Amino acid sequence: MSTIADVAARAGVSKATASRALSGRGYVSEETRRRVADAASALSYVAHSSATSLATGRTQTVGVIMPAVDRWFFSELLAGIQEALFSLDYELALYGLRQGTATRERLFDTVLPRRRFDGIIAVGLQPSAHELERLQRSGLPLISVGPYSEGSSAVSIDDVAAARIATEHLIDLGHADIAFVGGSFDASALSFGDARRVEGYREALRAAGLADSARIAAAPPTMPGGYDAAVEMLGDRRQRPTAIVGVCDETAIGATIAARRLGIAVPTELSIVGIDDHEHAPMFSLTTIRQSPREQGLEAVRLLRARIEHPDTPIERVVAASALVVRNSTAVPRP
Amino acid sequence: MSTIADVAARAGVSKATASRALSGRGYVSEETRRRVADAASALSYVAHSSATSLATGRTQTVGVIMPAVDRWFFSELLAGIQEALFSLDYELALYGLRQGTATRERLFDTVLPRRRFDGIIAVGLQPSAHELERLQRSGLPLISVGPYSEGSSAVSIDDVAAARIATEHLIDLGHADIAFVGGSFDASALSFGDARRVEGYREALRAAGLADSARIAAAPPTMPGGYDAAVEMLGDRRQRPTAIVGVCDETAIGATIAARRLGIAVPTELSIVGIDDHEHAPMFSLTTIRQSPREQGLEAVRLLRARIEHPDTPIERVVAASALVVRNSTAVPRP
DNA sequence: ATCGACTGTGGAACCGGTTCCCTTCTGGCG
DNA sequence: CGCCAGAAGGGAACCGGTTCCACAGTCGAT
Repeated sequence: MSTIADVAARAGVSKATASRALSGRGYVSEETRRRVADAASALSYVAHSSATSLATGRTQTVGVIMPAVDRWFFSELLAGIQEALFSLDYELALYGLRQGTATRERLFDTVLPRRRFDGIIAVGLQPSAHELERLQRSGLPLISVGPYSEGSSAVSIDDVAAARIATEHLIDLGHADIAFVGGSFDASALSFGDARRVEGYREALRAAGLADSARIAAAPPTMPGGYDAAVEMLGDRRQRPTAIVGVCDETAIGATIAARRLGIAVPTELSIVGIDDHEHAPMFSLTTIRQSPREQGLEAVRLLRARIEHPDTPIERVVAASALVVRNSTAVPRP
Repeated sequence: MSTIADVAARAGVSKATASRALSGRGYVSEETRRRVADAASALSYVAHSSATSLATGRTQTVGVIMPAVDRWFFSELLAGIQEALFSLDYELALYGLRQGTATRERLFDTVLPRRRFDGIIAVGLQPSAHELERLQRSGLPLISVGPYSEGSSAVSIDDVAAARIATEHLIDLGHADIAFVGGSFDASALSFGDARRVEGYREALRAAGLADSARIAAAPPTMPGGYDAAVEMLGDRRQRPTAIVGVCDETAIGATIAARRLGIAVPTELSIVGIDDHEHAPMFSLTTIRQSPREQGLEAVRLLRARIEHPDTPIERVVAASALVVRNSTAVPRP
């Protein structure tokens, strides 16, 4: 592996000049620049990243912290972030944050201060006071993705609005008995965003004077979760709602499958609406609220980059658009 | 941010001693070690990673190359890799390899030679000659995950065997008209592993003297892909097979949903078997061949670590076990 | 002709660690 | 008592880049 000294020697110049020629900073004659470039490619020289980082103080690396990587929203988001970073020639250092304080602690106390990154994208993070202090102290530009953010730029959808719009769509169709699937017995177990979706559902009902009819079934935000909860809820024909709002599409799809199993026709006997516009939503003709995690990933990188290059960029909160996509899982209720 | 010089000064020793005290290498008295440790924690000193890398030549980072991050197999695998690396205190640098030679080229020509990692885990990669040469030249320990590997340690399942076992299960039940969903018109478009699954299917039929009844429907390895292909295949009642092997569970689940839509009872009228044991398989009572991508991730890290620490560790190919999991989507065919 | 501004280049310091090598000191053994 | 091994620690080189500063040469303006 060749070093810049080798390149300089081969081109007959000093290290300083070679460095300037390759980086394009400072005065170098065209002739010299060419010679250095030739030497570099002849030796297939590539700068050693640690040396560059040490000298410049920039790592060209972004740390990405995620609670999980194997759920649709997160993996889509990650794909977007990855793509954007790669095209800007930034490296992506990934940290999963499976529950458990031990990993969290190590991450915040020893990994972050190693000065390995130029910035951080934190997804769905609700940092403790201690963690927040650590983040501040590191002085790194931070972008939050998801509803929680404190003193940092952020990108998210408006979860309250998404759920409200979904619920209003059903109300507009004439439904009065609308259940929500994907709440939780234990509110603290709910992710921040999911909790806000419950709120949006309640808001819509309240505005329509239907507050008393609110029904929330606990379920994890997964397809099996939605399936199980729906089977239970739809089992009793007397108690059956005419419409269901799923906390996310996966839940809504689970409910759709449950309905089919139970012989309940969607949308004639039961309307179902989800939130996310998951890649499987079209297959189930699911009416839903579209959000694009991939786009949010691109946006997060855009914000981060601005703050890395101009640290005094003002804090900004980007609320991604969410639109109602009407497919064929919702209809006027049967009289 | 404090440096080791600060720590040394505070402890009243030289940089050299401070370094030895913190790393535990070389002779340092217990008394001195304590003083240095105290100074370090008082200053909340954490070593600068670029400086350490430059000095030691080790980056404590592993590069992970994946064709996609938003498919079940890959994201599960990634989760496993991430977990294992974090617990060994390695960083994980992620590279997506969305099709397109431009990104590939840049990855192999300029990112790899930057000497940013101590090792590489390449998933589902079928490197070109040029790329292979680049990989060799980098001299980095390499672990392949997936069926392709050349001169590197690897972990994978035996895709041929998995498909063979799945098909044999149907044959044993008495099926003679078994279709395969998830092949491709264009064999080169198929991933290496998927191509081998087609092979396993053919092998089983051949062994049972059913080679002539082979039927392969092209479909992308996704739930909608399986759904569409199955709708087409099952539409014509005359041509309907009695059993289906899906190239993966997602495909098989898509087929299951299609069958339900068409009013075909599973398993009484149609048996379906998948490969993977996807997290949704239990929900559909899908009989399948289990493989655990997460485990494969852990295993890959184990292999890589061995090669990083002992570069002369012999090359090893680990074939992860795959077991038939019988649920309720397969049965004896109706007479 | 003189001055200043600008171009082009090299030497050396620097980033923050690790490690080689040398010196000093201590204690055990012949 | 002398010698030697091993413990303890410091100085300096080194990893591979970038950048500050000094210096020389060119050129246009005064």
